[in-house]
Amino acid sequence: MRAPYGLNILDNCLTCPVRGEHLFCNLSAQAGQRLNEIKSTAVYPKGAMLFIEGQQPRGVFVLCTGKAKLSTSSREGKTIITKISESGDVLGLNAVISNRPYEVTAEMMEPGQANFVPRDSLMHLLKEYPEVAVRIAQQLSRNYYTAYEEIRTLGLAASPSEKFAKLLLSWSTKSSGDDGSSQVKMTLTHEEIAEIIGTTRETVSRLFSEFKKKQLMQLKGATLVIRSRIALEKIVQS
Amino acid sequence: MRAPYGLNILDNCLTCPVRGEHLFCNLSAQAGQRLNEIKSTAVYPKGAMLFIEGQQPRGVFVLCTGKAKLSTSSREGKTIITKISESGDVLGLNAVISNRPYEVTAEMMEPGQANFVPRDSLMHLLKEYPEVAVRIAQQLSRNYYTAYEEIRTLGLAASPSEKFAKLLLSWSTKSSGDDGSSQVKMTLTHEEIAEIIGTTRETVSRLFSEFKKKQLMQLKGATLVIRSRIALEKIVQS
DNA sequence: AAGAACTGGTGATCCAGATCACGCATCGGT
DNA sequence: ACCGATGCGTGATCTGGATCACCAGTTCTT
Repeated sequence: MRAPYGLNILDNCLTCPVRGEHLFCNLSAQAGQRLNEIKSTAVYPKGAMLFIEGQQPRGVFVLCTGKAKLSTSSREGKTIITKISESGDVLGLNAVISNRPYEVTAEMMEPGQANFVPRDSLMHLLKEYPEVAVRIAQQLSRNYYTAYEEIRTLGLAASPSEKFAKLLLSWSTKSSGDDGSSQVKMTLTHEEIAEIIGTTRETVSRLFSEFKKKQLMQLKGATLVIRSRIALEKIVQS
Repeated sequence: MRAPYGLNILDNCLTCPVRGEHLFCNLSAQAGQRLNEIKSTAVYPKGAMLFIEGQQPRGVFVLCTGKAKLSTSSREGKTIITKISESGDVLGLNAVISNRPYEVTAEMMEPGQANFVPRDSLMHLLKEYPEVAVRIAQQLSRNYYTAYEEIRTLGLAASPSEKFAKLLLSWSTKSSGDDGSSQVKMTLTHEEIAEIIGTTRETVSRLFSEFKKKQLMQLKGATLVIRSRIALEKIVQS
């Protein structure tokens, strides 16, 4: 891997970027200090694999900048994307805690930086500092809820349209706030969207046309304009 | 609720029934002692709801005897069963730890007994005894893996046949050991199986006929005889 | 004992979405 | 400027499984 990729290396991106809601935020001075000693920072190019499904867990990654997609594949090559991770997310925690193989593959979707905490060190830390253990438990249960949402989507949603609407809504919530419409930068290909909602590329293509025609959304370059959240919610209705 | 249901109340079913692999097994004397003080035991009839999807988390339940089915429903009434819990399983842990509503409904499928640990007490316990926090983290990550398996099944499995075969295999592994065939007691209705693999009752019915015809399985009363795990695995292939 | 309320089997029909098969942009490298 | 890779849009076809509609056992009620 080549080095810079036009990024500055942040000296410590464990410090809480947003509102201190991350796994390793607001720890006691001691625990924070120890964490700083055991972590290491690296920069990854687009397409880099942080870890691959089935590998023994080496440690956890805390995303500082860039996005990563988490995916699983079946033997026949069908792939589902289970999550698009963003800055602040902790990757590989489940595998590390239960010492089972990584259950997903984590691939950088754009160049970015991440902290790495080796498994052994983390396990030590967590046995030494109860606060860390509690924090990790909470993070795990949050992960679980995300997974559960996924199960609900895959298991209960009837049609691709429904799942697509749900996806659009999940995007717009992040950057909403105003009247009824909101804007999101679209960075995913139709193929990838298909892998998220469990359908085919062609169907996603048709869904885009359909939703545009129905005035539910609109595309300005790479910017997705969501017209009416209410109408989308009516489609979801699950 | 009426009282006995023809069951004897076991005085303490937190002690490890199988090989001490449960959440609260092999704790230190102190932690175990405290746990015993805060837990309470109750007997439930068939059909009893331990908790319902959406309720605020009151605490966790540890199943002692009997089975419980965990399910979620969509607004339109479609239901999926995400897990059949058995003796030793801990229910409601995720909701309690993250203090979010129960994400599933837990219903007793047969009369049984369970220990209840109130949320506050558990949270105290876990902050007081690091070992408990670690244990809980591990349990949570195990839950996560189960959920992930579910996602894989729902998202990657192509056909109902595939999912059905997968389900049969998961049943037979529990009670296998011999050459190629194994026996399981069938306690689920076709309807319930349909809700597990995400299809309709009719399709399950047809799957049974189909698999019987293909000599993959056989039904002797309520006992399911699985003929050839290998053949089933070939159907699954994911 | 006579319903009522579940459960399970099986045909007939229908349609959403997977699959196949193109053509056309756009981008990135050499 | 060229060529290959990659991403997108759209028609034509095919099919697996949902849906509907019965009937027939079974087991709860009362």
